[in-house]
Order: sequence, then C-alpha cells, then structure tokens
Amino acid sequence: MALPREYETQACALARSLEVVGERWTLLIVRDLFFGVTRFTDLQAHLDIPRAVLTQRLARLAEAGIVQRDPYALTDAGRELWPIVHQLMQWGERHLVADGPVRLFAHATCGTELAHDGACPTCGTAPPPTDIETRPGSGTPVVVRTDPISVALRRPHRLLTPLS
Amino acid sequence: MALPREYETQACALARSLEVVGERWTLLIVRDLFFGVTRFTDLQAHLDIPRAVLTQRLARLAEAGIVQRDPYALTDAGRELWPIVHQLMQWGERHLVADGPVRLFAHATCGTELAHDGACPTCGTAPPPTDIETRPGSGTPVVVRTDPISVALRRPHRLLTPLS
DNA sequence: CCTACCGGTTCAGTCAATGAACTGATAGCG
DNA sequence: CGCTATCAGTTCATTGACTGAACCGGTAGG
Repeated sequence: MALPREYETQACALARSLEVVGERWTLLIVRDLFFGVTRFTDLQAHLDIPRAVLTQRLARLAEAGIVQRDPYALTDAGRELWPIVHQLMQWGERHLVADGPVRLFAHATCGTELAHDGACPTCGTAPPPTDIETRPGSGTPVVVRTDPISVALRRPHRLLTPLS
Repeated sequence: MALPREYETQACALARSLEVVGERWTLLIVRDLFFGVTRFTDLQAHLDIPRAVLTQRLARLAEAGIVQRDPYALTDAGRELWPIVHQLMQWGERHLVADGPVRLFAHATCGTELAHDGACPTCGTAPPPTDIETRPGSGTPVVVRTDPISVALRRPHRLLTPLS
C-alpha cells in the first residue's frame, strides 16, 4: 500500500513537491529555519512537536537536499521555497487573521514593506530572503508564546541570520 | 488534545493557512479545481482519494470560503491561492522532476511561457489564472494515467474553465 | 567526577487515512 | 410506470501515522 505521505498515482510536479514539504509540520520547520532557528532543541521547543516527528521530518528534508546538518540550515534549494512560505503567510494574513498583519517583512536595504507577491514596491524586484528584515505587526496573534525562541523571534532581525 | 490538523500553539499566519490548505490531498484538490474539474466523482476518480476524505476536505474548504458548491468551484479567495500552487509546481519541476517540465503554463493573451515566479516575461505582470493556458510539457511523468479526466486534462485548455 | 545540554530513540495509546461496500436522490429512457 | 445510470455522499473494519513521556549516548565545562 502507498505510504500516506506519498501521492504515487499523481503525475503532477505539485504531488512531487508535496511529498517533500507537504507533510504536517514540515513547512513550519522550514519557516523557523528562514527565521534563524538552527538547533534541534530550539525547533522542538518552539514548534511543540514530538521529537520523533521532528527527527523524521529533518531526515526527509536533508534527504531531499532542502536542509543541511551541523548546524541545521536551508540549502539553496531550500531557500527557493521562500516565495511559497511568504505567500502562504500573506494569504493567511489576508483571509484568516482578523485584525491586521501578525508579522511584517521589509526590504532591508531600502526599508520598504514587501507587497503580497514578495516584491519590494520601491525597487520593483523580489529581494532574496537574506535581504529581508522581519518584525511583529499590529495584529493580535491567537496565542502569545513566552519561550525564549519565540521572544527572540519577536525582535526585528534578518532572515537566515542564526539567532545564536 | 489538539486535533492533528491544527497548530494551536503557533501564532504565525502560516500556521493558520496550513490548517486550511495544509492537510494531505487538499492542495491537489485545489489544483484540480484550477484545472477545471468540477464534479465530486471526477475529483475522486482523478485523485484516487477515499470518498470520505474528499468529503471532509471539500467541507473544510467550503467552510473556509475557498470553494463553493453546485457546482464545486474556487471562490475569489481560493483563486488567490494560484501563485502558491503554481510556485510549488515550479519548485517541484526544478528540483524533483528529472527530464524537463511535465506541464507548461502560458499567458493565453500573448502565448508566452510563464516564468518561475508566475509572471509573463513579455507583459511583465503575473496574469490571473483565467488568462493562463496549460498543456503537457516534454518531461516524462512518473505515471501515465488513462482515466477520462487525466486524458481531458492533457488537452491544452485555460485554467478555471470547466472541462465538461 | 559530576552536571548540563544537545540530538536523538523507544514505546504504548490515540486518532486519522484507507478501501470496500452501501445509501439515497435525481435524470433519462422505453 | 419501471429500469438503469450517475452523482454525491455515508458507514465501517483495518492500517498506519501522530502524540507525549520516558529513556539513551556523546560532549563540554567546572
């Protein structure tokens, strides 16, 4: 029988992508890696994910060439997931969050807030994640986490810069 | 206990989005709706998905305002998922498919193939899905399906145009 | 030598996915 | 009117993944 995480009968490239990044927790792990989390323990504490599941997901991401180990970080292929992660966040902000954006993203080199499609309105191009600074927005999150990683992630910082 | 499809402890808008479109099969259902599939039976036959799961996913998508019923179709909010679906496909084509694109997308009004980011290189803007024509590419799919829906989807056609 | 920390593994219980069979409503046809 | 096909589901036993808690081994510091 087909393993539930696969889509063997689907020819589409979307099915291939979802076999790698479509499992529960996987895109949240990728998001944390964009945000600068680098340690297994920190990912586990921030996501409240069972360790066994985190181990399995990181193994699959490493196997697919999306993350490297020692320390955990996104590869070039993993960094190319940024538009997808960003647009999923923006779509959720528009349709599922009540009062304004929970998190903002700005082009670090010019300070302009990014548009929905990830482009910088001032510069006209979509900056790479290394040139993006993130900080909390005006919206009220459904929960306010107080663990050290969540607190650190609320300080304005550039993407892909390890928290340390 | 938290239902496995939710991410109650995560404040991020990404978690909100994934609670709606992050479950197994959901984005493949949305893809088929973009491709013009409109009937429960056709979705079930094309995706090889258990009927009970398809019922649950469509209920959740309708509840979230992504699809309407009679017939099944994407709402405006659902159509805004196109950049995400398209970029996930393009990412999979680049990193997970061996020999060339399995499916192509062109700006219907000028015939130009879309870039990775969904923009038309000729016109400089990202066309809406109603202005996009799709057809099979040169790549070899991992499986070749012969059901009537798969055959119909291999004919060049515009997105969001019911097959019938 | 002792302790803390990191990155896991193991395990029993729970919950969702799977595939097959069944249900009911509607439409077309002779 | 009865017969058949189609559509959109529901029900159910089985399988398998997710969960939370406990345990394990290596390394660094004091």
